[in-house]
Amino acid sequence: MLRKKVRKILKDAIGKEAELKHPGDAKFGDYSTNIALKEKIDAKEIVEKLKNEPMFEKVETAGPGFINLTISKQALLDELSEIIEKKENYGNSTIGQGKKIQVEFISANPTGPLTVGNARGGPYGDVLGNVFKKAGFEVEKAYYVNDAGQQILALGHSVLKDKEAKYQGEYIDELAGKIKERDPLKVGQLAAKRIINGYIKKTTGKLGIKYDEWIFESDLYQSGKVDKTLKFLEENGLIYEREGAKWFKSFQFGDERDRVVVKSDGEKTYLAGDIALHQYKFKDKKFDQVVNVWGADHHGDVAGLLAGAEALGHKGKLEIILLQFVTLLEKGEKKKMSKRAGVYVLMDELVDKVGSDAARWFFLQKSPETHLNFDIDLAKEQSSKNPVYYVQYAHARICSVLRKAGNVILSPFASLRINSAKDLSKDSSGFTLRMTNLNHPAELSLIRQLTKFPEIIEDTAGDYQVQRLPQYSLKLANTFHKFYENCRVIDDSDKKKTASRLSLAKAVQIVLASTLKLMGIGAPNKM
RNA sequence: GCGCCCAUAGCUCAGUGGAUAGAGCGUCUCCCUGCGGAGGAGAAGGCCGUAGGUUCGACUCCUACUGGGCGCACCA
Repeated sequence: MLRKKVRKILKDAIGKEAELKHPGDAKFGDYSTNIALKEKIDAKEIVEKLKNEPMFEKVETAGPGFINLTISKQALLDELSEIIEKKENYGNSTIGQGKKIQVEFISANPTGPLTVGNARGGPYGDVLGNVFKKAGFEVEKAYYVNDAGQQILALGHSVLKDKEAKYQGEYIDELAGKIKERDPLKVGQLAAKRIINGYIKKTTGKLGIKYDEWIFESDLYQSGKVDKTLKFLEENGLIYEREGAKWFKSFQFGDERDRVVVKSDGEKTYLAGDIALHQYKFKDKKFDQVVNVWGADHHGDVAGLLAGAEALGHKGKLEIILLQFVTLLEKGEKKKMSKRAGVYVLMDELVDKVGSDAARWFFLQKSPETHLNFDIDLAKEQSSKNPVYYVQYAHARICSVLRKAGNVILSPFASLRINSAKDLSKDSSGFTLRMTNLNHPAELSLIRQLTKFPEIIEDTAGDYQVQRLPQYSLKLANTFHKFYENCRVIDDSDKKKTASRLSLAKAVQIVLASTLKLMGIGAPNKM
């Protein structure tokens, strides 16, 4: 990883950690640092120290005290070789230090199929998990099923279509036809099971999401975990009674007020189950870190749960990411999504219409805290207009070139005779990459783009801004297309150049495919 | 009323203290006797919601305001 190497050089020279940025304009070099300003050191002194580093082609001061660094061509080519050697392992990081991390996402109530709104966390959480894995964490993905409480009763009534019915929709009719039971609670429990297995799992499966664990709230109750957790809190003096209810002292952990965990009628609240869930996550499953991805409508519950985790001795290990709401746009008009009013679009329908790749892309591209306007008309007509095809096209184009290169002999660089793209991916160690032929600005900027990939992984594993991935893949595809336009890859009269450019194309294929794989989006060989 | 989130090109959104604010779609003009034109080059389009403040430097941080979304249960 280039950035890491540059950081080390700077630290050895100055004795301080330096922040590195990619300047917006290429003329300012590959990295810039404001360390001279921050540490009040004369920038010229630092430049003097760095001048002879082989890593840099150019080191200069600029503006109000920046130091601009340009990576040498040799260092770029070394990095390129590394990509081809490491293949899909390029960009792997160890910052996770093998820590156990769980990402819990979607966790929509089992009272209906997934809508476009509550499925937003699907692609996001799934990809965040993938990034953690590549960054060196041991990752599990989980869905928490709230199959307890009065919503299940309400679901039962809905299926029975009696006066207390709350939910409506096609799925209710389907369930009504299949469930013979008459007791509302039992009907609700059976219906919830069917909704999870028949609807929700089907949709997450279509989206390519694989959960490691489905945790059922009802199991937490049956196994006594909820009672045990409450008892623990009680023994530690964190529970008191008022007006017949039991309250958890969340205020003393920073919540704006205390919260009820056992109602005056003896029923436990959602929070009681959720605190027990986190005792299970941290104590039983031994996660070092847990990230919960929630809808923004639950932000009022964040403080309560954080307090619960802290009370159990897991302070700082739980993070909650709130995804802002999805608003539907149809024919230019905004529609408020409401399950109860029957105004919603099912995720399943969307995936059927635009495909999993486009659906995932669409959700991933937006940052979590942005209110997502989902344009139904645009989604419907998304075909070649969708940016995801632009990226996939770049990949298919590379594959096409590599296929064609099957007739090109790569020697003198290759001891290996490459007959197909398959050979190239199978064994690239057979030829030495001496890419002295890569001089064209389009070639060099493409290599520069490739070297940013490991930074994307580490940065995203640190700040969860998953939209970096689609952004990056777009930029990389674009840089490749420019290279392709300017530099003919296969040239029978110049085998050296051909070998160099094929290697570069191969590296782009590797990184592009890695990025797409992280996003859970296909990397087609042909389109 | 209190709290959280958002406001950037015609539209959908990137950019989370640095140097001339970016992409896709839409509009307009060019580029195929050569590896995939689902591509490339270029143009037009912005007082980054408003007003203050902090800073050598603010789209970015702070305050107030305006407009929109979401919460404020012994529901989940």
